[in-house]
Amino acid sequence: MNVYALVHGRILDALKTLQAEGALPAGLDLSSIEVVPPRDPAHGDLACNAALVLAKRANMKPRAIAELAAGKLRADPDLAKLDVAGAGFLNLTFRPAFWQRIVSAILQERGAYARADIGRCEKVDVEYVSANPAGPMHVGHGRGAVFGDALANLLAFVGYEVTREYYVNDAGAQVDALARSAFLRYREALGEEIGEIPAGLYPGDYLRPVGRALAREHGPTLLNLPEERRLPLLRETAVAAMLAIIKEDLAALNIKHDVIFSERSLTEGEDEVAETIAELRRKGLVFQGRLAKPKGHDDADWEDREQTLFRSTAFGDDVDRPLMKSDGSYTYFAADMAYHRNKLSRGFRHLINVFGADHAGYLTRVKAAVAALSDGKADLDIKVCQLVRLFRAGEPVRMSKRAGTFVTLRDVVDEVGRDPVRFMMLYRKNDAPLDFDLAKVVEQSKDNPVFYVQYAHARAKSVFRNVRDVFPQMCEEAAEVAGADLSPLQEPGEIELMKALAAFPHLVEGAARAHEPHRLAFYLYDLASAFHTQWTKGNESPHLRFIQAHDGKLTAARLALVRANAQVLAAGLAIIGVHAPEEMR
RNA sequence: GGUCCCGUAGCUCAGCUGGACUAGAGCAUCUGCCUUCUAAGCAGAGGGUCGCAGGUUCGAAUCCUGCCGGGAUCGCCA
Repeated sequence: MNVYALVHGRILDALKTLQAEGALPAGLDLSSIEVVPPRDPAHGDLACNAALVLAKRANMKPRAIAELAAGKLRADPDLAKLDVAGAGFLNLTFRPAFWQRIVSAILQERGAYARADIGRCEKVDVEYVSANPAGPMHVGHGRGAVFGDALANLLAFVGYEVTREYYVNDAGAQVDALARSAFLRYREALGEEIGEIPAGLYPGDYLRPVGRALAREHGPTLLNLPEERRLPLLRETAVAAMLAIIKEDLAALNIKHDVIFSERSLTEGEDEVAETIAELRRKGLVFQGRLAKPKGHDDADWEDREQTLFRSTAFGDDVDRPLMKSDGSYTYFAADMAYHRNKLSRGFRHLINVFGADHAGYLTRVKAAVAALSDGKADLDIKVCQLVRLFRAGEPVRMSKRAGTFVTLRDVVDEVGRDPVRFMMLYRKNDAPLDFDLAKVVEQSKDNPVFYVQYAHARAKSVFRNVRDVFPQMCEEAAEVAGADLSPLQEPGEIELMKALAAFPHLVEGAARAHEPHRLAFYLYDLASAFHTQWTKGNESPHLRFIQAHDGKLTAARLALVRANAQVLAAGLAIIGVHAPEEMR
């Protein structure tokens, strides 16, 4: 049950009645009428802008429309108060019984509460992480990983058929560098003194096990192989090993993709990149041309030459993009176009890519590619996650690959745990930079939002542990609780809590439409706050405690509220992938 | 130089994609609340010309334009 949708419907009905009676013009566009909680509580529980939106379309004064609508709505028995305020806002205040029914609905619907069907089972592909298989993931990757995973959860929750996808860049020069680095480690494992790892190769220790494995399996035979025969084998071994590390890193965050898509597979067998270029050529979007030398940074290697270009400027890009390198191989972008064409061929019309900040400049051309390849029939949303800066108790964590002080994602997860990492990565809008403090996120205090939210859930659960001594029959699953008469819930703090619970479906829907899972984290913080507030009031005023030993009816009603609260906290935490603990001691 | 992102209280950030004369949280500062359903919490106070200047609108932190400041990126890396 979604209160906002419910009230929205009632207001639309009132407006339609007015139209039928001739008080309002027929054929009015009733879209963009919104029901929202007003910022100022003095403006009631919910406010509606219908009169302001319709004024111009109906050629009437907003207040006149508002008064007409109010006349119809006043008969609503759920309303305690209905004001026409300001320029023509409808301010609605509801009776407690209205909010109490929401609590009943939450308990009945259980895990289905706030689920929606805005996805209508349509397929959506969420591509996230897509880190190069060149080593362990860093913290920045982790942000994209958590963001993408939570977004995928959220979209699944509102009725999309979600595919979680990882694009492995297992082609190109970087992979060759990885293979050569692994070869050095192989020689090292055979007892050779390899000295310093040359610049351009990967110096990390994580390649040592790869070298040892190669030595175990092949002995010295690889040494005498010509490089063109050795390299493919090294590539495959090294990429597989790196991918295994990355998958473990992701598993530590409870992240698992449905599809791991290999860039190399695009050109093995059928050359999908060539097919893609051919298709775009048929559409007149590929041509031979020259590019201007980029300004603003020195590029000594620049050579002016004719090359194969994709006409991305036809789709709002500021320059056309090359498809072939000077050595005749495909550019990364050409392969990526083929990859997106592949997604389209698998039936996806909704695509979402999660990028790191360093790919921000790449965004327009990918959108251009998808527009060109789908003839504008698919939508692509690209979410850019900004950088993560690591801190420890307020001090920046200095990192250097060379000095071996590089902190990986896995280091962080191992140190502070999965839940704090997941929560904090979402406790900031994706396009804002994020400061992650290793000390703060494990702190058990109200200054740590992860703890604060989890603690609210644990507290709710503790109420049910405590009630056993007084009303043994009122366990969490008991019919006495689920079916309790909720009319005793009249306290202002209780009403506030009920309103906060009622806001959840609207919040979920908005977050899903905007592709902004961070809203969940902020909502959960607010809900936890409403609960802690009511809890502490019980310390000062014993009659506000949830458990009232001499009043079973009141206790049952309050327990129903506590249970609904725990249920919504758990549901929200589940979407962002954070554990909802039973207790925290 | 081009493009993209950001610029809201001393600090860190929300602001539901245009709404109400007093723009919200948290931290920090100051003042209160433990014979306790876990005070691992709660209540209150002070603090902001929403970077600047225009424009659109009944109405702008939110949309448009131009500046200023910070970051990312700019064929042959991925």
